[in-house]
Amino acid sequence: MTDKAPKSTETDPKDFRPEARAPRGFADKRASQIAAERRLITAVSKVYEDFGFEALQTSAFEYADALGKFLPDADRPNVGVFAVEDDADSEGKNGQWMALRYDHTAPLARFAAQNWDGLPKPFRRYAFGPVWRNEKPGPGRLREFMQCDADTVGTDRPEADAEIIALAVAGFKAAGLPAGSTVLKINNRKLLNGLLNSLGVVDAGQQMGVLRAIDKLDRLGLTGVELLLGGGRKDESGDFTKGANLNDAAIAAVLAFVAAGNAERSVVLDRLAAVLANSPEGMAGLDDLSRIGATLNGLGVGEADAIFDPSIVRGLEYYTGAVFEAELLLETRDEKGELVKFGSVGGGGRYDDLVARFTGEKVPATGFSFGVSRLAAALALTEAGKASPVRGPVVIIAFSDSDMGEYFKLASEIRAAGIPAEVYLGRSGMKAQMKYADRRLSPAVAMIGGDELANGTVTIKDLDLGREMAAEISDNKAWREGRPGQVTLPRQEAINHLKTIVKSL
RNA sequence: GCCGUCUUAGCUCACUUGGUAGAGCGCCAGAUUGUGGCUCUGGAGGUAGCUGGUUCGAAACCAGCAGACGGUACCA
Repeated sequence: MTDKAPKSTETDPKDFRPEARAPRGFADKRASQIAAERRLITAVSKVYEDFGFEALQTSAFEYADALGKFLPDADRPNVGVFAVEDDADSEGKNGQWMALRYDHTAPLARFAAQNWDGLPKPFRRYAFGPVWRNEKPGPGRLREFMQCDADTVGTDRPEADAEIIALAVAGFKAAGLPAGSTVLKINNRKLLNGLLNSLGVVDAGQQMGVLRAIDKLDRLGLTGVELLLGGGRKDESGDFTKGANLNDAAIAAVLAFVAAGNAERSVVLDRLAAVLANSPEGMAGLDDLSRIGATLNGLGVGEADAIFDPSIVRGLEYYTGAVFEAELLLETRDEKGELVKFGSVGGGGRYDDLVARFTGEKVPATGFSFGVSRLAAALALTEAGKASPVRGPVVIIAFSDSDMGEYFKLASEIRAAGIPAEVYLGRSGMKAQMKYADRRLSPAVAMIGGDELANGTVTIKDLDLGREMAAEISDNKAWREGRPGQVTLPRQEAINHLKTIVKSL
């Protein structure tokens, strides 16, 4: 391959400099963001455990066939998921495709099917961790994000759905969201399926079209949905979206169905009963819904927290009954003051066929997924959630190479007192070291210079106090020599002083 | 995926219709040999997204590609 030699020095490998950037759709997280997500996960996990769900962690990768219908095919192995082909075997046969999980539900179905005989039933577990989707990223929409799920596998009782809803509501409260900032919207797939079947709309493609149209209600309004149910709709950019091609009577019925929401749960049930009178399947769904309502009443879940909304669709084809969607109502604005719409911060529903894909045995299941990353991002934009910055350690100033041992000894003593501490490990002078501590948002700096060493003392500078005092000093010399917030104390007293500084944070 | 807009320093953006780049902020240093802020002074940092074309000459004009943003579709 000598003809493939580099054409010039610019293609010489040793001159190649990769551009330092995160992959598209992936984001780095700094300490304060990690802390915010951890707080959410801890709070929500606690709620899940209080309700009796046990923790479960499964692998990031699953065999593609276990992930369901989104498995890659030969032509497009990566659409939707991040997939790799496992090593080929010794006979050179193709390896199996594996893909990163795109949610926690499909791995749960696999786990439940694999371990079914040994599990207590119904099996109730929660899981949290990153999931990955290989699709176009956007603001608030990354290709790697955190979810926290709870599911009940092995019961078809609507009460299980109601409990999952109550769990979600309690989870949002535990996450520190003010009352009224989220609402759980509940629907049931059987309602619309029943309605469509009773209207003679039985074509699968047509039914999907109806779901897609209804899903756009919040954005396009009733008139937009009407167009999409019929012939189709042309948007402002001139792009034409094909409609579901229903006849006028069917369109009217679907619109009446969709418009039945926006009222108390019991009122919505009454309205739906009128629309669905001709449909046995619809009435069955309605019965499920009313039992969910009764259980929610028993659990004390109010109308402000959970409502029935026939326009909720959820794209997932695997949902077979109840579906839930958590909508964030908080008004969030970005740094520029622009309104940011976060929309859905969680969702779920009943999927009665997922485990059966593996075992052939019908195992009903229901669950909810909490959108940790998106919720953390939303909270960060609210006053209450303004990321409290992560404070750094006490920084011990390194004056001279020969005394490093003494600095590390002090660091150990401070840590033993329960306070994070570190010795400055760079090679810069004192000024830079102070600046370093300032940037780390350290509560204090500890100094053992020649004077302190001779006297067995430590000098502690309270950086917050110093900052406050600095506001009134404009002369730099006065500021420096005044040493605001600084005291020199015998060693043990100095550590006690650090304790009081840290305690007041 | 489709349509549109955009891409100049780490960030936010300029550069009077083609004559090889500037500001603010940030960063580093000094004023201040053991003191973070303020102020002043200085400095580093750019093959103008990439590739090709037009031109004596391109950040600017044209084409392709990549990326970002907005809309739309899809969304487990």
